[in-house]
Amino acid sequence: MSLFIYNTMTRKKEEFVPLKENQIGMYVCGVTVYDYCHVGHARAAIVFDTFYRYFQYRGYEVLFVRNFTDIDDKIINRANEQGVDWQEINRKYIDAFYEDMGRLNIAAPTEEPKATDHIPEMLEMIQSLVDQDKAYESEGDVFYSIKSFKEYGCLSGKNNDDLQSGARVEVNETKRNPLDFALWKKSKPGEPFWDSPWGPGRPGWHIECSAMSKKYLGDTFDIHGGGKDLVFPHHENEIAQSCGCTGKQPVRYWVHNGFVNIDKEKMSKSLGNFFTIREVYKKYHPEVLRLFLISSHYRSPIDFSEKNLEDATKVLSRFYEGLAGVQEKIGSLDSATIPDFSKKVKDHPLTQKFEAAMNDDLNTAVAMALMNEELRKLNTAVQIKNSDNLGKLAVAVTAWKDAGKILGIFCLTPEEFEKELFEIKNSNLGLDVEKIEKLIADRKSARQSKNWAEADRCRDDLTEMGVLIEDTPTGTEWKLK
RNA sequence: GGCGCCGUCGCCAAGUGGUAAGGCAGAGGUCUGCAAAAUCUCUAUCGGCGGUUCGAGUCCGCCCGGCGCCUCCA
Repeated sequence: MSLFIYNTMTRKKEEFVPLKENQIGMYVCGVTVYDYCHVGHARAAIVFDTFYRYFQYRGYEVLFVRNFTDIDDKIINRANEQGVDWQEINRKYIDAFYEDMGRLNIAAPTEEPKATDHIPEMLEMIQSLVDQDKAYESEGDVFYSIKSFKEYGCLSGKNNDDLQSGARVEVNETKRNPLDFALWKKSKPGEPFWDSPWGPGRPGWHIECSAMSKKYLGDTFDIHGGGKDLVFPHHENEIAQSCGCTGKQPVRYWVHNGFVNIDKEKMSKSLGNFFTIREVYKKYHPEVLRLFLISSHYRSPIDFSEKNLEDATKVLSRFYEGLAGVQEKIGSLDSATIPDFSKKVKDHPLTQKFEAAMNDDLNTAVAMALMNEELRKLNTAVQIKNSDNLGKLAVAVTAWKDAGKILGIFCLTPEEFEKELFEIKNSNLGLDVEKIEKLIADRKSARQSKNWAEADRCRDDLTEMGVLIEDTPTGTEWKLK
């Protein structure tokens, strides 16, 4: 079954055929490390992590490159504000990035290049553009000359005239054309700099991605990803640079994820309506955030709200509870004793439908619907008394778990999840576990003496505290609402 | 002003032109001392108006409403 991916360049879903038969080159724009990541960054990371996982599941070797922009005005400003070295800002926020993304189960890319480790590659590219008259030096800055690239605007669907008439770019007298963009910026006194043929300076933003993608993935590679907001000018400029330098189209499939919105508006620094990932973790489990972010299609906007996060918490809790139930039912059954186990998993209807959904431009929303439907079947199977079909159940739950893992959930055991969820919820409630257990014990003895009024009183007290109880054949269990 | 996207049940959210997935919430049944959990059943004609078509949420036009990019931004 073929995989179809929406290509921003052609504005169509296209059958995905990599350049090399079994290998995929994928470059995704990472973050500028001057602050904590917010939920918008989380979405981008999750979307391309899911592509990465799914490609690997399909048997491809994936060369996945995700960069860190570690030199930039904002980094310098932040360093000045805090009176520290700019590299210290980098270190701090790269560490934070790994911590935040790690908890979201974002897999490590093949390469994570930093811009400042690739100054020579960038200089080489800039030199090539200058040599070809596609870039020019002006008072220590080097600009890319838009008029040298007649396809400029092909990705974003803009034409130069429209851009110029609506140009909001800062007027810069040293540019020949207001739309020309910086490849190299002369450093101001006190700023970090690198030597170059045009004097001390630092790279413009766009050139790092052109240089690093070329270095790690070649002149032309399969996928370039990032948030929709990077289409123009960042990716447009990358095309101009790479194409200008090598004469080849650098990217075969451009993939862009939609925004995370708050009250229908884009979450962004400038609007100040953002939540950092670590803030969200105080109230919601990381896997819940992940599940929330894959519950709609990656190209659609998604509205970040407490209600939606709470819904996602309920769904994931049900998943893990279902998983626990199935595992208990299956017991110690060893799947190795089941003939053709992996083939059976592969042929399972869920696996087939899941692949069909993912093949349709990574439709994780449909995949989630399938996960819910399968859970219902699993729960039903668990309740059936005879255990003749434990093998079938093992196949089904494996198919279910495997699909979940591609979506980035089920990275914990049900017990671990339950424990972590409790800790998060309880960190906001501060309940006394001993008191809860005392009430449950009191209720138990009341029930044993059939003192239902007293038993219900205990339960009411617990309910008021936010504790839900479930009487099961093996005893009373409880959790937080 | 230019380019583009979106408007599907109370809420969230899928949907290749053939008569609307899934989740949350809600109603009823099974189970339970009663609950909870689980499970079963039920709940939409797709912003509006025209058009194309045997047939449109799904294509075209117009209108209304919302959003994004055109400056750094995932």
